[in-house]
Amino acid sequence: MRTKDKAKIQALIKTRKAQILDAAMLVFSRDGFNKASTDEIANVAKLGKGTVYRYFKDKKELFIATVDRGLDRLKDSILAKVDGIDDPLERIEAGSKAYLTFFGKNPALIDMMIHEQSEFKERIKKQYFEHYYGSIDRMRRIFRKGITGGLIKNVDVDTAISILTNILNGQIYMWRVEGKKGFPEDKISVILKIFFTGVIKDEKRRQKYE
Amino acid sequence: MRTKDKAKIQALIKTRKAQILDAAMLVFSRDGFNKASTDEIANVAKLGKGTVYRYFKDKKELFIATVDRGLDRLKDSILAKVDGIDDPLERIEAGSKAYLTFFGKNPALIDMMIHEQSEFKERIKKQYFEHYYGSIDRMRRIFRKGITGGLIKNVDVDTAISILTNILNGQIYMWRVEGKKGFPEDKISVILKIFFTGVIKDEKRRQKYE
DNA sequence: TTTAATTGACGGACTGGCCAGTCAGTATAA
DNA sequence: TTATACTGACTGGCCAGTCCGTCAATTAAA
Repeated sequence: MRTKDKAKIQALIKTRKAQILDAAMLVFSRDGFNKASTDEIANVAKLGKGTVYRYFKDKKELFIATVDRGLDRLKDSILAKVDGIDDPLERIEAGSKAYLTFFGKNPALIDMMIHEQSEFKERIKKQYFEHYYGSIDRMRRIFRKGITGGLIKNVDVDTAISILTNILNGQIYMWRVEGKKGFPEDKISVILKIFFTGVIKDEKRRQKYE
Repeated sequence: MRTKDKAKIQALIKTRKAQILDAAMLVFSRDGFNKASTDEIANVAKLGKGTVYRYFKDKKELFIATVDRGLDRLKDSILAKVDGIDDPLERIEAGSKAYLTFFGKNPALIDMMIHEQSEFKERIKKQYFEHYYGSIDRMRRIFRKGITGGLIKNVDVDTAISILTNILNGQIYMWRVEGKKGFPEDKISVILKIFFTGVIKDEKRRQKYE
């Protein structure tokens, strides 16, 4: 094999990693980090356990890599749907819908994230907000553009962003708990109606909070 | 001992359970269900491991009891703050604030709930929505009252409730991740401003979503 | 009242099972 | 023949739950 076919070697590594990550996603999302066994992951991947440890240093690294691959796909998927939309409100709408749609198609990632929260507090502490989705800055820009353009109220941008993502995460989580009926994106219109315009109808009362 | 001192026996049971639950809260919230060892819980409680198993069937039952005690206290705490407030909007405001304040004082419960999500999917599936906080019905009534009274828009009540609780849960979670700076209830005014009146400023755009 | 018997709370050493990670040996491809 | 991808039996450590001995408190007997 020598120095010969570097491309082939890279291709093999890629195949094996993908094979293992697919299996890991299945087993980890179902059983959680602790109860999942590397033996089963190896079996599902149709590889020996030693091979798994050839491509991933330990169980923790494998878990993290599994989550990361999911989040990368999420980010790509949203960017693709949002690309080219300039109007802030429309972009928020499209992004939110893409977010829900992605999880509707990839429910295992929901469980992975729940398990990650429970097991890897420290990692999340360091990475979540600035780096996790690699999207915070982009969202800040959208919101600021909306504010300077007079579309959006002059609220604290980070809080507004966190509120929107919390609503979306919560909806995804509830969709999972309730047995994955329908599609999570079905509720997008109610969600955005509330996030964009609030629940209060009465004008006088509304002004008290504006 | 005979039929004599039933009260004393009950008192002992109560003391021991409280002792164990306090220790369990500390250890479980810090280490999660799997990594926490019953040996350490026993040590922290200053009891032998055998004694822990005298009062709780197994590790799982102990964990659940720990969460349940926390949730009962949460419910009591909110009800006390909300009692006597008739106006729906004011009641939502007071309840939301009480919710955040409680977790600000009891951050260990946040971690317990995160670990519970990760470990006991089935329990949550069955209990969360109708029974978990024992509060869903109460909240439904408040929102319906607001709608019939013309204060609140005629949105789907359950979705509106889930959005509000998701926002609050998310804020608590972020407060934890960000290192518990300040108090989680500090952001209550921005949260309610958005939940009550939305983020859109521009009237024309607003009408598109109403 | 004193002493003996009984009860049951308590402790913690022990066991059986599980599993992450290793490593010596095998298969395969160059 | 050689290099390396692969395998899975094995090991060492961990820990939930058990179980029996201990001891303090209570009751019965003397």
